[in-house]
Amino acid sequence: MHRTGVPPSRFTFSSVLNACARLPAILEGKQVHKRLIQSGLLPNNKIVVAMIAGYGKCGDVKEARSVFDCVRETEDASCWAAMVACYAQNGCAKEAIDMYMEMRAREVKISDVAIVGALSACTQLGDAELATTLAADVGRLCRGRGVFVWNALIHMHAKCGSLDLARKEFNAMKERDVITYSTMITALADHGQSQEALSMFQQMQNEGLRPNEVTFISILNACSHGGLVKEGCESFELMTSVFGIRPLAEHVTCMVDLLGRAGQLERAYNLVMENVELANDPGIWGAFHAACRLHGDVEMGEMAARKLGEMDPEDPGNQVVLASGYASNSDWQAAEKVRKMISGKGTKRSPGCSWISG
DNA sequence: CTAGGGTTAG
Repeated sequence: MHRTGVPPSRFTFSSVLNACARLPAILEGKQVHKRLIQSGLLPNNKIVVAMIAGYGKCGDVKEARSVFDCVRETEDASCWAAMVACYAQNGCAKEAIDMYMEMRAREVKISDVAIVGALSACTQLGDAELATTLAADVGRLCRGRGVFVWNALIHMHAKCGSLDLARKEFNAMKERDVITYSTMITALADHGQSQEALSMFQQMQNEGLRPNEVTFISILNACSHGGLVKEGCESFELMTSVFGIRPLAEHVTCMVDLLGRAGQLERAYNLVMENVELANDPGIWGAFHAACRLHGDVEMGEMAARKLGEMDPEDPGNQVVLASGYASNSDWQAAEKVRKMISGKGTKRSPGCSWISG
C-alpha cells in the first residue's frame, strides 16, 4: 500500500475509509481498520464516523457500536448522529430512538443527520405519538433543515397515519426533489388516493423533475391499488419509451398484479414473456400465481406454481404453494400470504463480519 | 489545516 515509507496520516485513513464505505468495499475497509490499529494513531471523530458508516453499510451494527463506544464520552455530535443513522438503516429502530433520546437528554446537538435517523426509525415503528414528538423537535431544532429532513418527515407522517400532516409539510417546502414526490405518491396510494397520486406524478413532471425507477414503482403501485389499468399501462410505457428506464422485477410485479386483478391474465403473462430476463423472479410469479387463483385459472396457476418450485425448491413458501395443491380452491388469503412470503425480504442473509477479524 | 454521517419502493 505505502511502499514509499511515508506513513498514512489520520486524513489518509479517514479518506480511504470513506471511499471503502461508499463503494462499499467491506474487505478493504477491514484491512484499513486493521492498519489503523497497527499504526497506533488514535482515531479522531472523522475516522470514527467513517468507520461507523462503513460497518453500518455492510450491516455490522455490533462492530459499528463498538467503534462508537470508544468515543462515547467525547459527546461529539457527529459520532452520535452517525450511530443513530446506522441503527435506523439496519432496522434497529428501537435502538435508534433510544440513542436519539439520550442525545436529547445529554443536550448533544441534533443535526440533520441525527434527526433524519430518528424520523426514519419512527417511520419503521409506525408510532404516531413518537411522530408528534419528533415533528416538534424538527420545528424547534432544525430550522435550516435540508431536503433530507423534509422528505423523512413527510414519510414519517404518512406511515404513522397522518396523510394531512404529510401534505402540509409537502406544501410548505420550497424546493422539492424526486424523492419528495416519490414519497408523496406512495403516501397517497397507501391512503387510497390513487388519482391524487397520478396528479402528483404530473405535477412532478411539470416542475421539471425526472422520475426515476423508484418513482415508477410508486406510481405503478398506486395504479395497482386503485385498479387503474389504463393509467398503469400508460405509465409503464412512459417509463420504458420516454424515460428509457429498463423495467425492474418490481415494475413487472406491479403490472402483473394490476393486470391480474383485473382478470387480464393473458396480458399479464405476455408482459412477463416480454421481459424474459426477469423470468426467474419469484415475486413476479408469485403475483401471477395469486392472480390465477383469484380468477380460478387452474391451468395457468399450476404452471406458475411449478415455476416457483423450480426457481427455489428450498423456499418453504414455494413448498407450501406446491403442496397445498393449487386446484383445491380453498382460501385465497393463503395464496396472498404465500405471495408476500415469496416476494418479501430475501431468505438468504450474509452473515455480519468485522473489518478487524478479517 | 484538509475530511462525514442522511431521505424514496419491497
